[in-house]
Amino acid sequence: MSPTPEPAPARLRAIPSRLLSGAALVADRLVNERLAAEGAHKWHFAVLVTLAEAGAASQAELSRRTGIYRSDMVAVLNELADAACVRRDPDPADRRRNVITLTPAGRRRLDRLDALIDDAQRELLAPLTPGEGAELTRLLTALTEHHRPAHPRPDEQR
Amino acid sequence: MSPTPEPAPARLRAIPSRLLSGAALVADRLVNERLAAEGAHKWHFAVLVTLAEAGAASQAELSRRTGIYRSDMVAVLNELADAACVRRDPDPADRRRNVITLTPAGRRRLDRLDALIDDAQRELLAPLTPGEGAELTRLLTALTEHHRPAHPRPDEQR
DNA sequence: TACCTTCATTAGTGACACGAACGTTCGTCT
DNA sequence: AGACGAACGTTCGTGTCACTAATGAAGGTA
Repeated sequence: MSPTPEPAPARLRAIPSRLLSGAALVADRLVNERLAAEGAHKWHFAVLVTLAEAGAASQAELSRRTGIYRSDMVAVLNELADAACVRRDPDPADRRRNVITLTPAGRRRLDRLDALIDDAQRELLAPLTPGEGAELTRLLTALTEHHRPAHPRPDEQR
Repeated sequence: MSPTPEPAPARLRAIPSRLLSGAALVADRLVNERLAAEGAHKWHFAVLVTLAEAGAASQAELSRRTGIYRSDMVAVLNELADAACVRRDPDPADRRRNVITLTPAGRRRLDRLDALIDDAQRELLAPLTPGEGAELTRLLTALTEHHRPAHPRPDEQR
């Protein structure tokens, strides 16, 4: 016989914040495993998608759109630029800014990462029916939409 | 006029793993804010609940039930013992083990933390109807239940 | 001019999940 | 009996991640 699994008490298992943390952990693990095959990072994908969808942008704009902090964005863009997925040019209109542009190589990389991310999402939602997956997405969207500061203060990031 | 909020692109917003991470972040923040009022920690609550519901246990048992690593459990129990919420006695039946016992002071502390945790969960689920909150809990349970190693290997924790 | 803000960048912090290794004890098998 | 593997508590260390502080350069505006 297998040894007793010693399950968590019901009162712990029923706590939404704990469930969320656990689920987020599994989700991140799945995504990272997939992306590791391409030597890629969660953040790379977020930046590439944002550039593809909203066009070239400054680092601060990318930071706000992706939720990645300005400070961390630097390293992400360094790596993407080193891989020639992105060009970083000084903005002639505002010399504080860099204009980040998606390159053809970046677009190709995005396509590959997109497939990996999709795989991860499918595996993540595997135990749920498609309807349940959509419902979960809806509920999580409502939740995060509600809990977020309305008006960012001066120089505040994200 | 308020400056453009620069929203995340739709393709990013629709990704479940990203939603989960974001939601887990807010949830943890809410819980930690509440518990900070009592100078308490997330983990303290988990251990106290487990002791109250399943009775005295060894540190390894507590580790598996709460999901806290046995390395981290040491510090948690040190703090709980310093606050006299818990007694840590050598197990006469197995001299490798410590028997962790909930004290009356620990039970009182649990009651206070329980109220704080409940508050946090209510605030977390505020944007959802009670039915939606229950549904979210159900979906997250199914999700985490599915994604977890079936059979722990020798001396493996959690 | 002076002042405040924004930008990119560097460096650092704290929380957290996780792993390695050690000395000790238990159980089992020979 | 002795040998061996596994579990226990403990210490120390690692990698990731969200986040802050501070700085120099550049813009906006009174």
